[in-house]
Amino acid sequence: MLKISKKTDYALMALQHIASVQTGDTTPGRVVNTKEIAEEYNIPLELLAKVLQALSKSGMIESHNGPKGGYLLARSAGKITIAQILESIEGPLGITDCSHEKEGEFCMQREHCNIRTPLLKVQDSIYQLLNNMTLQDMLGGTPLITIQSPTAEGAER
Amino acid sequence: MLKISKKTDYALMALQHIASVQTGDTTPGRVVNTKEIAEEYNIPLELLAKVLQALSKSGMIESHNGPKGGYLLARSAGKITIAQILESIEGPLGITDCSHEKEGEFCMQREHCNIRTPLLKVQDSIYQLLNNMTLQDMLGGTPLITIQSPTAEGAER
DNA sequence: TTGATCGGAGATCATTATAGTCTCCGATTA
DNA sequence: TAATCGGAGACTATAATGATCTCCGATCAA
Repeated sequence: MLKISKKTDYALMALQHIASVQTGDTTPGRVVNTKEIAEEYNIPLELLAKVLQALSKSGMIESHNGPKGGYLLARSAGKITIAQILESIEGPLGITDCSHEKEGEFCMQREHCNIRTPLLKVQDSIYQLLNNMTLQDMLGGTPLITIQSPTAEGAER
Repeated sequence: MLKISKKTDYALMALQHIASVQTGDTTPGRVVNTKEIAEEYNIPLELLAKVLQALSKSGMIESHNGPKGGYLLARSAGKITIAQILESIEGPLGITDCSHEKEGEFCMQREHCNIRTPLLKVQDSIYQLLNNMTLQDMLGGTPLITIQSPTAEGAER
């Protein structure tokens, strides 16, 4: 069903929260710790910790140890795309198994596979979609999801 | 990773095959049986059988029993969308758990959830994408994936 | 009219992915 | 120097997926 995982959900919520704290009027620039987010959104603390660690590893947020420690966005919300968040948690996006097939790896169907090429195009389109929407777009009630001329793009390839 | 299941892969391959047989020069209108497809694409026979049964149930193909039996497209390839195929096999498309939440069902995060609305919009866009591409588009090497003005659509809602 | 060939349907099992938990470590700072 | 934070690994439970097996009813041709 093309579902994204709970961990990704949690990542999106957490980033959204961090971003809104950081850009908010009340306490701009404040670091946010795992516990705060976990309690606010009813997320299992230790699972959320894993998620935030992954986001930190991929350079999306920066961590600060010790008391009064926590996380900050590593760059502005407008420069963090949904695709990047997704890939940080779930690995490279691929709608089919052979999306990231390495040399020498072939699925049993490969020889007569008649759907690989079209599926990869679908995948590209989805990727474009997710890569053109940023964390910034998710803040507030702003209208979002603008795709860079996907019709033209899709047709010419 | 937004991956589609193997069963869906099989469904796409099978439909592609049936469609190409039916519209092909050699034996147009010929029924295609499960075994033929399974052997051609190295798909486990009985699993493919399940898949084809599901497609038949959802009215995408029609079945013919008995010797010389098999399947035929129930309507033209241009009227079968990728979204329809996907939903026949995997159920309604939903990128997040709360996509199809019934009245009274709420996820633990719902109360303060800050990502539901934007995610539903992403989902809509993906759905549009899949619903504007047909089995016909997957045949031959035709360029494909044209989305109906998603930019305008996304902005106005 | 009967038997081989089809699809239809249910139960079952193995494997994998996901979700969640537990424990210990090192860094930081009041 | 002790409490508070993140970092990291192992671990368990549950659900989804992929695949297999068995039996049934419909059909058609010999």
